[in-house]
Amino acid sequence: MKDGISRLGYALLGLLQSRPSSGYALRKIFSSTAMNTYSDSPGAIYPALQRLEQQGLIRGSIEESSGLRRRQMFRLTPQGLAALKQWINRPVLRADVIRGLDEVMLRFAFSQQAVGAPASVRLLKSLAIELTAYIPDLREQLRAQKAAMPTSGRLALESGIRSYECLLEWTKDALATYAREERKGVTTS
Amino acid sequence: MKDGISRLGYALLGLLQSRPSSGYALRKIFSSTAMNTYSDSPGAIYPALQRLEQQGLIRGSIEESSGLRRRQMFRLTPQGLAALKQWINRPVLRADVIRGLDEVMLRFAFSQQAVGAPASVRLLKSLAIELTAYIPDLREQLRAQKAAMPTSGRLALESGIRSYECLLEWTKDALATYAREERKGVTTS
DNA sequence: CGCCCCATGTAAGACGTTACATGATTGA
DNA sequence: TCAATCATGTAACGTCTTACATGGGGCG
Repeated sequence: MKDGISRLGYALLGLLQSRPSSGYALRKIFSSTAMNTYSDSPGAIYPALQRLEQQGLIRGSIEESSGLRRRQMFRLTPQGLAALKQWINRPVLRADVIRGLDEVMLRFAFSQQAVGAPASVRLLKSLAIELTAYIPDLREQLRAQKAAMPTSGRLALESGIRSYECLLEWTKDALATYAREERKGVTTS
Repeated sequence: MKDGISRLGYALLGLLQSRPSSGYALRKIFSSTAMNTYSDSPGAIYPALQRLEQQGLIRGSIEESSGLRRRQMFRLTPQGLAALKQWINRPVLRADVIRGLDEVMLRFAFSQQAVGAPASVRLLKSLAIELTAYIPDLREQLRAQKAAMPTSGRLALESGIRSYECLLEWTKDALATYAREERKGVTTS
C-alpha cells in the first residue's frame, strides 16, 4: 500500500518475527489456522516474499539440512522488524475502523511480541476511542433512515452496529486482561 | 469473480434495483452512508458500471431533464435482476463465513427487495448453520494453541470468535423479527 | 510404480487504488 | 468571478486469483 507493503506482506512479517519459516510453512499457517482470512495460494505468497526480500525486510537462506529438497527459510532483517513495529504503532484512524478492522486486529495480534505489552494497550485504547466515536454516527444513520429501509436493510445495518459494539466490549475486556497481568507483574509472554 | 461480477458490481446492482441512479449518486451513497466499506472512487465505480453495461446487466440513458449537465441514469435490465437474485440465493458456504461475510451481509441487505422475505429468512438460516458449525472449530483452535500464544495473539483470536458469536446472536434476533412480521401478516415492505 | 504431499514458482487476467483530467453549474 | 460541487472519465500501478508447471521424497 502507501509504503509498498500489502496486508499480506505485513502478515508475513509478523509471522516471521515469531519464527523463521519457509514459504510453505507460512502457507500452511494460512490454510490451517484462524489466519485463513489471508490467502494461502502460492501465487500470492511467493511473490509477496520476493517483494519483501527485494525491499530488504526479510532474508532467505537455502537450507540443506532437512533432506535434499530445496527449501528457503526466511527471517526478518532489522529493517523488517522496524517496518513491522512502525506499522503496529500507527494510530487507529476512522478509516481503519471502516475498511481495515482486519488489519488492526492483525497489528494487535503481533503487537506484544514485536513492540511489547504497553504498545498493545495503546493500540487497544486507540481502537476503543475510534469505535466510541463511530458507533453513534451509525446509530444516527439508522435512526434517520430506518423508516425508508426494508426490514432486511435495516437489520443489516443493525448487524454492523452490533458488531462494532461487540468489538468495543472486547477492547474493554482486553484492556482489563492487560491490567490484571500488570498487577501480577507479568511483563512479557 | 467466478461469474465476472465483483463485489462492487453486486453492490451497484443491488442499489440500482431499489432505484435507478447516476454513477455520481451511487458514489455519494458509498461516501456518505454505512456502505462506506465500498470504494467511492470514480476509478472503481465508472469502470464497474461500464462492465455491468457491457454484460447487459444494466442500461444507462442520458438524462437531459435536470439542467444541461450530461448525466447517465442507470437501471437494471431483466438479466441484471436475474443475476442479482441468483447471487442472493446462493447458499452460504464456510468460505463465505471466513472471507466473505461482508458480501453475505450485502446479499442479505438486498434480499428482501430483490427476492422477498422468505428468501431473506432462508439466507439467515443458511448463515446461522455455517456459523454454528464454524465457531466450535475456532474454539478448539483457541484451546489447543492458547498456551503457545502471547496474550495479544490469544485475545485477537478471542475477538474473532466473539464477533462470530455476536453475529450468530444477531441472526437469531433477525429470524425472530421475521417471525414477528409474519405473524402480523406483513409480507413485503 | 503410482499417488500424494512437500516445496516452489510463473503467467494471464481481473480489480481496485491513486492520481490526473475535463467541463458544467451553483452560490458567495 | 472564483471556488466548490456536480459529473464523468482515463491511465499507471500493485496486488490478488486462478491455473498451470516442475520436481523431490515417502509410502503402499
